[in-house]
Amino acid sequence: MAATMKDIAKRTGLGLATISSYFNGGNVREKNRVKIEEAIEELHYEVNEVARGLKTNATKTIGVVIPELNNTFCAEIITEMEDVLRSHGYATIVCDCRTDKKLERDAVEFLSRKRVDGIINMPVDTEGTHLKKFQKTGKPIVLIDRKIQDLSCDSVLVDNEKAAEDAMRVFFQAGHRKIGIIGGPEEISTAQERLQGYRSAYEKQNLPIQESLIYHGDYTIQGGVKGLEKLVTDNPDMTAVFVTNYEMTMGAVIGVNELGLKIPEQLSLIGFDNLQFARACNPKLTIVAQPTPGIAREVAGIMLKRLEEGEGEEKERITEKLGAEIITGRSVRVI
Amino acid sequence: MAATMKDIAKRTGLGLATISSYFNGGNVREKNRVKIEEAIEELHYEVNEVARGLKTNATKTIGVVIPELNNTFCAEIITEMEDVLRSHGYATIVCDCRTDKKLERDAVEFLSRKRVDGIINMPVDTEGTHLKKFQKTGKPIVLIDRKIQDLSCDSVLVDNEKAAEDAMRVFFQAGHRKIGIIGGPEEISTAQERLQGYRSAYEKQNLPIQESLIYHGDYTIQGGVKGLEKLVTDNPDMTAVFVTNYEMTMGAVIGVNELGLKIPEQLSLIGFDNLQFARACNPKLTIVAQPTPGIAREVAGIMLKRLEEGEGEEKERITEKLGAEIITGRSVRVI
DNA sequence: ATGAAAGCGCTAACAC
DNA sequence: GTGTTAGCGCTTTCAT
Repeated sequence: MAATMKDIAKRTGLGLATISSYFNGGNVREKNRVKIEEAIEELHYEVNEVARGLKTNATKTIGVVIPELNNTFCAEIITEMEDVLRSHGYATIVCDCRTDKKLERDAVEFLSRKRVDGIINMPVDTEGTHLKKFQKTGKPIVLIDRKIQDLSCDSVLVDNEKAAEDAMRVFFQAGHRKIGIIGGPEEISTAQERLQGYRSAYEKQNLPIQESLIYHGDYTIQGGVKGLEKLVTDNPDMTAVFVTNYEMTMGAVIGVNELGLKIPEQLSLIGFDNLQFARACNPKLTIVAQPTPGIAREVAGIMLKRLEEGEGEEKERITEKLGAEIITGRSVRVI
Repeated sequence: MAATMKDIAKRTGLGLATISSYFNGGNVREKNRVKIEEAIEELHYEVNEVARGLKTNATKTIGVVIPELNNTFCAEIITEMEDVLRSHGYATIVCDCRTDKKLERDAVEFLSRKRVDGIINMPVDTEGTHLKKFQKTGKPIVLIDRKIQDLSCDSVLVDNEKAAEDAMRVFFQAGHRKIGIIGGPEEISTAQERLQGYRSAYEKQNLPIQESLIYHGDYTIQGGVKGLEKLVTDNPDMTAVFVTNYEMTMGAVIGVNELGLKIPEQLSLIGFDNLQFARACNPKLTIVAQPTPGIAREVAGIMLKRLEEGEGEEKERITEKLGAEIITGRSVRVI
């Protein structure tokens, strides 16, 4: 069995309180501090965080629930967040719910039983019912990327509508008029906003929107492949396509290759996220790049802030909105 | 405050032992079972896993330490493992150590204080010193992908030497003789094995190995870019390059694009991992594909096995070795 | 089948 | 500054 504080107390002849005080930054006589440190060394003592957690009612652990770890956007955010949180002494338990509402609900309950100190979530269930119960504990919840209307909590978002409008402007300025879009799942707020940006851009040009140019994808690679094939088939006069997340961008590029189309001669393309992938395409892809590390740091920062202010009075909810950036490649032909 | 078992006991008039027994699958009179369930419902009771963990000395949590979450190979493995483990009631705490030995050691200590029931690790420190102390607890350790010589624990590996030889054979059969390799960090066992496969392949052809064709990369995208540039510059007569992990493969493709080279006319390429990326390349890349989901399931399976057999007598150590597969694209020119 | 009580390893209030 | 002690929420003998 692992050594306990009691063992150290016995070994040094000191009381439990002194040992505890030593570990919690209290004042301990120099002589005793040395004795304690010797005992720690010899007994290979390590604080038992489980016992500490039971006593202090804080586990120093944050739960993170995301739709797919296997999605670059999510993975990048988690890497960065985990870094920040761990450097402040917090562990993160990541639950990948496979874009499944049932699993998402299970994950939150699971984390709740584990008594995590807070939950960070990129929600699949747009109603937020899965979080209602946890919220009653008074522990902080921070939402990433997708807002939930009737859930009062902090969130860090991206200005998706503007990002999409910006991308569309690039196409219009290059002379394109028949532009397709591979959108995301209709119930996801980011997808709605990006599609809204597409529509707004057309409206600002006083051009009619053609519904056959709109494809509703599912944010997966395979969805991107299918979307591209369908748009090309249905719209012989289409000259450009805007793809609204990374996985579907990769899928669209696969589709283009497998159909044997030339970018940008036969089809212009603007993708989403992952600058490195954009560079690996030939010609280099023009993309909308989200401020992933910024989102992650913002989320972690808000969580840490909430954690240290405690479950005090009802605080003002924070809704941070970050801007995306267009990174220009050579995948848009000037007509 | 959250409800406790005591509250349920009071509410139902039953004893603590009965409630506990109810939660642990014991026999409870039908009448009481109903009462308990009503109380749970009304009090919104949820088991406190922290308290349970203190008592049972098992946290139902597995620690995972990897070099980079932001690396597809790692991310895919974790997604899959987490799935299996969680379906067996285990949480996973993932620590990304940023390919840093110091951080890796910190991560293991951190997990040890958190009293995780076992550790899964893709090691950066090839000596394994970071695991020595944890191993003394008698809790299971499973290594992924990289073996550590003097650490007696289970590991799941890939037959890297054979994988590399297979890739080289494709080149030789297509008539290539001057083949470059973008290898990994010299101290990492997978990198050594892949390089060994490269050397063996040359030896079997009775051809001399040219050291200028060997580049030691660092398994990053940027490393791949630099490697490709250097190999091309140093070896005007080189006709093919073998890249030994996914990130560097992407980097090599970026390098090829930025140098304006044509694949496979001017340079043949065989990459590593990520079939989807290979499909997104034009022409489609030939790659060595590791059995990622297989590795993940194997690792999770071994961990669960160790967990349930307990800290019994010294068990036979398992070393699983899985095979990789060549997926043929059109990036290798036949000379 | 159920109740009473001890104790897992720690923190914190209190006394000295 | 240090010791004593109660108790966090649970599981687990041991009686009954």
